[in-house]
Amino acid sequence: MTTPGRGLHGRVLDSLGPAITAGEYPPGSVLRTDELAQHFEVSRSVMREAVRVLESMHLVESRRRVGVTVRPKAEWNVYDPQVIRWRLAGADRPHQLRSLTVLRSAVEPVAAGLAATNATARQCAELTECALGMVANSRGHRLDQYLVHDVAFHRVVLNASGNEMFARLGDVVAEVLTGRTHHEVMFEDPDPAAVTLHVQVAEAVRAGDAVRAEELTRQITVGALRELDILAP
Amino acid sequence: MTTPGRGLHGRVLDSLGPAITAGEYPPGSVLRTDELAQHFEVSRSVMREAVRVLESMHLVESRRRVGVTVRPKAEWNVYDPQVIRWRLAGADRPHQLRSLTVLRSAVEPVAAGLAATNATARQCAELTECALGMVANSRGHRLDQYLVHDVAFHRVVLNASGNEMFARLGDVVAEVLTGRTHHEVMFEDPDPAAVTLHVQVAEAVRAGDAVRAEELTRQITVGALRELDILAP
DNA sequence: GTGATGTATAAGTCTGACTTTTTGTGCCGG
DNA sequence: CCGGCACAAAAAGTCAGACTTATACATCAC
Repeated sequence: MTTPGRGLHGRVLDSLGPAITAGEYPPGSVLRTDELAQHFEVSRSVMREAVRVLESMHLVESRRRVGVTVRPKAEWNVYDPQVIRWRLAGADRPHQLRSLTVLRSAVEPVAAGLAATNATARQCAELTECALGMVANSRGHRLDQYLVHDVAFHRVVLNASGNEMFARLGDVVAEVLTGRTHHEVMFEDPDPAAVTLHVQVAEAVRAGDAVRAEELTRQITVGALRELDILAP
Repeated sequence: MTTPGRGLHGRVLDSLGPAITAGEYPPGSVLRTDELAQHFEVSRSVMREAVRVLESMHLVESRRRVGVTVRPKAEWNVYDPQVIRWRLAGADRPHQLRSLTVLRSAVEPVAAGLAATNATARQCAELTECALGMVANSRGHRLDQYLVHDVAFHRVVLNASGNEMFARLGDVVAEVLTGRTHHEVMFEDPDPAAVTLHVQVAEAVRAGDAVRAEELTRQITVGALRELDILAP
C-alpha cells in the first residue's frame, strides 16, 4: 500500500520511526548516532540522514554533547503522513483512529459545503460515479470494491473544496476508512443509510446547495463517530 | 520568533526551503546535489541531509541518475509547520492565510464544543484570564498585548479539546493571528463584537455548554473569514 | 520498429580524520 | 561551604575522497 523506504536511510526509518511513535523509546530517551548506526549496521552518514528526517518530524532533537533525545508526544508533527502511518501501524492505532475521525467530523462538512460552490462539472460527475459505485457494491459482501469508491468519494469532495489544506487530508481519510473496514466491521454490509447519504451529498454538490451538502456530510461523519462510540447512539 | 536553522544544514534549508515554496524552482525543476553543495558552499554530506529533509516534506524527490526534482505543489506536506512558515514568509502569503483561515473556521468551532465538555478547571481559568486580557487591551492601540492574549486564548481552546490533532493546530492559528495583526488591520482597535464573543466562549466552556461554545466560536471564525473577504459582509 | 546491450551520470554508501560545542567536573579561592 | 573558573571529555557536526549502484538514454543488432 505505501512505498517502502527508498535507500538505506529509508529502511532505517521504517524501523526506527515506528519504534519511536510506539513509545518503545519513551520521551526523554537519549540515543547516540554511533550506537544506532552500529545497531542498524549502516554507516554514520546514513544514520545521520535518518536522524535528520526524524528531527524534521519533531520526533527527536539532536544536540551536541548530549545525543538524540526523543521529544514529548505533544510536539510531534502528527499531520505528517509518515507519522500517521507509523502510528496507525502501532499499538495506539485505536486512539489515533479516534483523533482522526474527530478531525474528519470537523473538516469534511465544511469541505463539502465549499465543494458545492466550487466543484467543476468533471468533479460533480466523478462524485456521482463514486456514489453509484458505492450503491452497486453495498450488498453481498463486496466491501473491497465499496471501500474503493468510498475513499474516492471523500477524496473528490476534499479536492473539490478548492482548499489545499482540505485537499491534503485525502490521504488521511483514506487511511481511516481503510483501517475501519479492515479492522472494525469488515463482516457486515455497510449501513444503507450511509450509502443514501453519500448519494444525496453528490446530488447536493451538483445542485450547488452548500447548506445541504454540509448538513448531509455532517450526518455521515456523525455516523462515523458513533461507530467508534465517540458519540452516544 | 522562530528558531533559525541549527547547524549548517539548517541554514541551507532556511535558504532553499523558502526558495522552493516560493516557486523559485518550479515543479519539475531538476537540481543536482553537487551543484547545490557548491552553491551553498557546504560539503556534500551537509547538502544531502538538507535534501533528505526537503524530501520528507515532499517538496522534492531524489532519484538516481536524475537528480533532485521539485514536486508539484499539490503533493507538499502543507501541514508541516516549517513549510507553513516558509510559505507565509513568501509571495503567496495572502493565499496561504486564506487557506489557513478556512481551516480554522472548520476546526475551531468543533474544538470549542469539545473543550466545553473536556476542559479542566485549570484550563477554564486560563481561558477567562485570556479573555479578560483581551478586554483590557481592546482599546487604545495596545494591539501587541491584545494579540498575545488572543493567541493564548485559541491555543487553550485547542488544547482543551482533548484532541491531539486539534492541539497541534495551535501554532498554525498563532501564525494566522500574528500575520493578520501585523499585515492587515494593525491600525484600528479590534472589533468589540469579537472581544465580547471571546468572553462568551470562555463562559460557555466553563458552563460546559458545548452547543453554545461551538456556535459562538463559529461566529468568531465567520468574522475572520469576512475580514479576508472570503464571506460576503 | 522492437528489443538487447552498453555506457555515462548522478545519487548512494562508506570510511576516517578533524572541528566545534557543550556539559560536567574538579580545582581553587573566597 | 559555596561560587566561579578553567579544563577535559564526549558526542554531534563537518569535510574530503574513494568507491558502488541504479538507471536513463543512446546505440546497435535483428
